Amino acid sequence: MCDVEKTVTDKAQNADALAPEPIKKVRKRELKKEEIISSAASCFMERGYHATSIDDVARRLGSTKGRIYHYYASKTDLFFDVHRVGMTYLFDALRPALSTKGDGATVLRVMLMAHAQAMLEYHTFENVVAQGVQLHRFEATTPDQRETLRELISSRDTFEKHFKEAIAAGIKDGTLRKVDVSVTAKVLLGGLQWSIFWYRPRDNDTAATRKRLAGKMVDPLMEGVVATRA
Amino acid sequence: MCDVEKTVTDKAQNADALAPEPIKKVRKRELKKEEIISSAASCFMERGYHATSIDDVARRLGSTKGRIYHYYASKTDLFFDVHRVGMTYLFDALRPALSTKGDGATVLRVMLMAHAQAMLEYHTFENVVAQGVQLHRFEATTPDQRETLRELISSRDTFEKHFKEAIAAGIKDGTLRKVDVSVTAKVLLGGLQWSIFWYRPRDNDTAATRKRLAGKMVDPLMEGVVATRA
DNA sequence: AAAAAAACATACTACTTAGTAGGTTTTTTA
DNA sequence: TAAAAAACCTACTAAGTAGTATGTTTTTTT
Repeated sequence: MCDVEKTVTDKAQNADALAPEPIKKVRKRELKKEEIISSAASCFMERGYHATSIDDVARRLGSTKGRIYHYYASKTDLFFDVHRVGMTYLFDALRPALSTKGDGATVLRVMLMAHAQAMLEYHTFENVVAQGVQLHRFEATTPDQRETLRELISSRDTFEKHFKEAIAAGIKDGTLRKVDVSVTAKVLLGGLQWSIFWYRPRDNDTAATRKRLAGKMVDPLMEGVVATRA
Repeated sequence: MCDVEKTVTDKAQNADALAPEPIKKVRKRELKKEEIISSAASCFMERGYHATSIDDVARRLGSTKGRIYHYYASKTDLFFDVHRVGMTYLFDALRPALSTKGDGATVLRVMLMAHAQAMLEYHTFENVVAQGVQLHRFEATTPDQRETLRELISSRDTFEKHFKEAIAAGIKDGTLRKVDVSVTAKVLLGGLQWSIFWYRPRDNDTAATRKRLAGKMVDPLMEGVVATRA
């Protein structure tokens, strides 16, 4: 990520006539990195970050270590990129939900549904993101890595903040019960995110089946399990 | 665990006059093992199973590897014992709740409260238990280890089953909504168990503070977040 | 008190693995 | 088309780690 952006900046500063060329080049490099990221995500999910060797990732790519170290300086940097992509998926899924029109309860429901579906669809990456939470005390050696780690943590905080705000808004407009905002946000998100432990996609899984499952997950969180005594 | 039980059995077969003696001896050995288990749990929680070396565990004990390998044949066996203790804590906490008198909703609430409090109190061990879920494809080499792994997985399934049954009973007696039993069980438990990622005990934490926090966690799960439109 | 066993510590081995150095092939640029 | 850069591969190093073999001290048994 950092390399890519720097390359773009440098070329932009030169401001040559050839604008599309370097972009195309950068995009090509990005695609190559995405292959590596994808393989790494699968390996990290299956065996865990520490149990996965760079050789494992390379083997899955059908190549050798050399290819990976051509694009990434360290295993840590590769993990960070997997994590970053995972968070990007979550934010991309949440964004439309955030601009939903309606009362607090409606907005929160749409947000939870979007998040649940994203967790299922990108469960490989989100599994790795969860590992990143545990690897809080990461062996981030270089200043660059420490900065990246800070960004990742900040990114997760921002994500959670959206849900806290939605819950607070719902309480304010009276469409949500007066729950503890912070704890409830963690519990709701936890309920959905725990799916990384039990959800494994089936061959016949589609967006529709994931949406149905997401509905079954979100329903008890929104409505509760207690029957309303009318 | 296996060693201990076998020792007991052997002595019992001898059926000597001295019954209390070997029991005392076994208990002493158990206490020593518990020290190791406790250190291992802390290390596994902080850095993760794979990132933790046996030397790390020994260092925390103020000893060397020799001590650990005197009691455990392998790192895997040590992990299994930590996991087993973690599950024991959960079952011990849940047992009284299971025999609660009352309708389905009441029983489920008591169960969730008990589980939430146990998750908070033994969060170190439960963190390791969660790692065990991920390490599903464990490098269980010996037949003995494979058997133990099977038991651990079975143990987790049994635990979840109790909640599924409670939910089903609540639906049957009309005190719970007609939710998807299986998915709801996973979501509710996930909401509580996700606390391993965010809960860290404070110095002034007591059983009372944990109970209050557990209440804030269980409330939105039982009652939902949506305000009832009377 | 002598013998036996338990509870360790020390020092070592065999193996894995992150990262590197340098070479080779392919692609791009000039 | 020649040169330069990008995209790899191969072979290696240094460091860490699970597990073992053996010795030593402490405790328990007889």
